[in-house]
Amino acid sequence: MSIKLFNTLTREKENFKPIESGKLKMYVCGPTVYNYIHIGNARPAIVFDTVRRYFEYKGYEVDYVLNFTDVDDKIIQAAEESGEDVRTLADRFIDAYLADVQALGVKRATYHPRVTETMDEIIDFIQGLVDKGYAYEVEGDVYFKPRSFEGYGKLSQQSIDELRVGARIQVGEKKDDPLDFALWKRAKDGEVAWDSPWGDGRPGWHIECSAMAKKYLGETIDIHAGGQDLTFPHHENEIAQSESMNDQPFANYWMHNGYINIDNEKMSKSLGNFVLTKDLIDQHDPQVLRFFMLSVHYRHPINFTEELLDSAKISLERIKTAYHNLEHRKQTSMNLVDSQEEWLAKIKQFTLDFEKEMDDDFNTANAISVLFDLAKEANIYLAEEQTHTSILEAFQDTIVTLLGILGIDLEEEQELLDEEIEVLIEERNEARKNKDYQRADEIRDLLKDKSIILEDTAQGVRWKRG
RNA sequence: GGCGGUAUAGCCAAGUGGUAAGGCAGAGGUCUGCAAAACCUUUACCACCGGUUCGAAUCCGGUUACCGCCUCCA
Repeated sequence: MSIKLFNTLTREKENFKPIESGKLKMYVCGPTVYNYIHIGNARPAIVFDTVRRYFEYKGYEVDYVLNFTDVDDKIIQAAEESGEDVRTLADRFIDAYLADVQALGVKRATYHPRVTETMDEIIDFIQGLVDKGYAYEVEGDVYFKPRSFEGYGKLSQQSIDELRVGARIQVGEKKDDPLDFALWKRAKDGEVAWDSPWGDGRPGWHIECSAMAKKYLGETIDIHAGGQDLTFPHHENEIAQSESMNDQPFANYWMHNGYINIDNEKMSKSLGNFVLTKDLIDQHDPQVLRFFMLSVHYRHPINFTEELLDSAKISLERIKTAYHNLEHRKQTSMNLVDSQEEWLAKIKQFTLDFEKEMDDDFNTANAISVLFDLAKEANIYLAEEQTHTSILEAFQDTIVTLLGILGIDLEEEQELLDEEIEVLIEERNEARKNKDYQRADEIRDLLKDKSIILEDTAQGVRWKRG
């Protein structure tokens, strides 16, 4: 089965066809590093990491590029306020970004290019556009002329003339046309700057992605992704730049994730409801946050509240519990490898169902529901009088693999109990044998205070951290 | 003004033509010394109006509500 994905460019779900068989070239717009990221930034990181993981699961060799915008107005301003130089500040927030997304189970990109380290390619790119007549220089600034690019507006379905009617676009004194946007900005006095054919300055925002995508992935890439708000003007401008320059399609597929609201309101500084990813990670299990993000289709809006996160925690717990209960049951299962074809076939089917949902435009909400079905089936199997180790392991392997595609690692937590606690559990077993339930409950409560939850089963005592 | 999105049970959320997945919460039951975990049963006039169709949450038209982009905010 091939992967189908919704292409913003055509507004349709399309069968994915790679440029090069078995390979995926993917570019995701990364953060401007002037602050800690909020959960709105965390969504594309998680969503597209999951897309990447799924392609890898399907056997693709993935080149994944996520850039850092490490110089721009906001960074310069932030650096002034904190008294750091631009480089130091950017380094600090790149580290913070990587730490945040790593906690969320996001893999490192194949390449993490930075604007300041791609300057030669950016300048060459701009020069090329000037040479081809798509851009012009005025007093040290360089502007791109969208009107010179025939396909302008094809991604965001904007008509170039309607944009003009928009009336909010001010005519900059230096621009020929209000639609023109900056490729290169002349440096103000004392600002950090790079030497260029047009004098000291720095790149405009959109050009970096065109230059970086070309440098690391080539002139045409498979998937370009980012948040919905980037569709216009950022991605539209990238297309105009790259296709004007390279005379071929920039990206075959465009993916955009939906917004996040906080308590049903847009997250904004004025509302004071900004939620930083790092704060959330401190207060909650990051896996729960990831699971929550994936419980809604990536193109739909998602509403964030503490209550919903709690609910997601309990939901994920259900799957994890099934996994741990399978583990516990291994102690009393049979080690035979005889034919259990029926169960194995059943288990195999869950993987197929999961893939079917992921193939359909990465429907993680449905994929998760397959995991719940799997957990239920495992629980039913656990209730059998006699179990086979091979079946228990098949269940476990499936849970680990499928959750792994979603970026949730189950096997990271293999902890042991303190001896002291084991002694208490043993004492309680004795007490129960002697029907001294008072003492047994005492010990259970005692351990509960230490966050150890005991569960009595037909196969002996089971424990977990609570 | 232009472009686009969303409206499904108490809450969350799938579902793009054949009479509503799943999770959380609730109710009843089974199991258990009690609990926990689990299993079984149970909970929907799919925003509104009209149309197409043998048949629509799903397609078309209209209405309402909320939201986003058009301002270097994912």
